[in-house]
Amino acid sequence: MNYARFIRTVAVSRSDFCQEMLAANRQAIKIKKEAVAVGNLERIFEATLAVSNQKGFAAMTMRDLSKASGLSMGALYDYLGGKEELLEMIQATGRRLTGRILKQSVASQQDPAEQLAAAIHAHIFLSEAMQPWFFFSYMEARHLGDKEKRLAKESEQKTERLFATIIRRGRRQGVFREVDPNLAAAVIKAMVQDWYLKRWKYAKRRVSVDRYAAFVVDTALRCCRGGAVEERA
Amino acid sequence: MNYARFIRTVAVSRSDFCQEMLAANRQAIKIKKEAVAVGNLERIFEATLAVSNQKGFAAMTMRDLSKASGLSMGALYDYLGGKEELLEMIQATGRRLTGRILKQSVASQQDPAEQLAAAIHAHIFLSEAMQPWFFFSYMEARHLGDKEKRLAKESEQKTERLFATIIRRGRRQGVFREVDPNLAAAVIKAMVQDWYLKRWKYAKRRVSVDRYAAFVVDTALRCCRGGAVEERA
DNA sequence: GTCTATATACGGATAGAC
DNA sequence: GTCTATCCGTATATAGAC
Repeated sequence: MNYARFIRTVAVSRSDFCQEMLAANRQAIKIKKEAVAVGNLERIFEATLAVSNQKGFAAMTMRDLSKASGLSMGALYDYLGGKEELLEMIQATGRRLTGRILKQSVASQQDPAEQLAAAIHAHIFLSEAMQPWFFFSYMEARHLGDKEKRLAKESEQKTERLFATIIRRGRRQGVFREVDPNLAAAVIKAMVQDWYLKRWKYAKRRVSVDRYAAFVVDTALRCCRGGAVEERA
Repeated sequence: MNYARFIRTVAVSRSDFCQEMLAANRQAIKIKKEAVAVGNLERIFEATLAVSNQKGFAAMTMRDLSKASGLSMGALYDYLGGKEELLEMIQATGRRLTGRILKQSVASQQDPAEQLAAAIHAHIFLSEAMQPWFFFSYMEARHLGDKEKRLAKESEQKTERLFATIIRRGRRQGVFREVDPNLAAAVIKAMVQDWYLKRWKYAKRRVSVDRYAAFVVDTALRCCRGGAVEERA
């Protein structure tokens, strides 16, 4: 799997995101016309991530958001109940969208090594397609209410458990060595997350997402099975 | 090297930190008596990290800080020029302190594999000893002014260059395989950073800092040299 | 050296015109 | 549907008593 192929199989554009967001919050958003609502939600969404990812959500004022989105203060409040609700709306929508896509991406392989590679690829490629949201979600999780915070944690743990489950199966089948599945899963997740946390660094060094993903898969397999693993892409 | 031994060789207590902080800001801090100043700086320092690491620095109000530190609003301003300056004071002090200690910790080994292990150990152990500061520094770097932000970035890059340099030397000596030194350094740093970014997770799973460091060293060496590396602790 | 009380400004949210 | 003008709470920072 490479990024170009992956991106053709999923619907994760800004427009997809905002359609999902509108549908889930139909009653709270005062604007009737579907097209107008989605269009302006896109501007709000993009502005929120742009400003927040630079200075932090807490430091972003509604006036900042008004200026960056091109909508007036009054208009903003026809689209969102308040700053808090904006945060939760974006987080919840992203969680649903990414959860659904990861589910459909991982099911195909049989061999544990292939499964592990597929899971790593899916996570890195998805975080590439939705990098601003992933970064936002990681950095702003602290500002959520208790319930939302719990959901965000669970969603993260699911990723890690997926890696650990694959590794455990590989061990049982004798394909992997006697590695600690939880620790291995933890460091693999750390490597996967680095792609969206330090994206500027990789962009500056001209590391493509395909090359990064291949490197992480290689390192993960070297961690999980003994001996050389030169045959992997 | 293990954590217990490491911690005996370095001076990184809260008191050490605040002495350093006072010395570097002697003119800006209005309190004359050394002992009083350091004592209250400790309370301010601890309160700042505690509140910020829970809700974020931007969301922490000076009233929060006043309550958490036990000092009145008025007294706070005898110790710091303002919220912004407090942030920069803490960041700059931490940067100096960690920079100095890392420098003194890495110089000893000769063999590239041993050097890499030493560098990983030093970074993980230091981040364990000063976890709240490392977490704070990572999460709040965005809120710094341009000059401070640049210094923080440089300090991070230095770590990564250190790893890459060791790996390059190992390649030249034929101890390591033809691995990309920059990518390898990047994922090693990601694993190292995970220790202070997800510390609660590891605490809950009862993973000790020694076990985590050993696992990262093992994975890093599996990444850098071909074949099995079972002989390492 | 530390406190209380307060000046001043800024941010979130809304009312009502267009 | 969107805008401008404004209310009101809260935040930073300081003045001056003790």
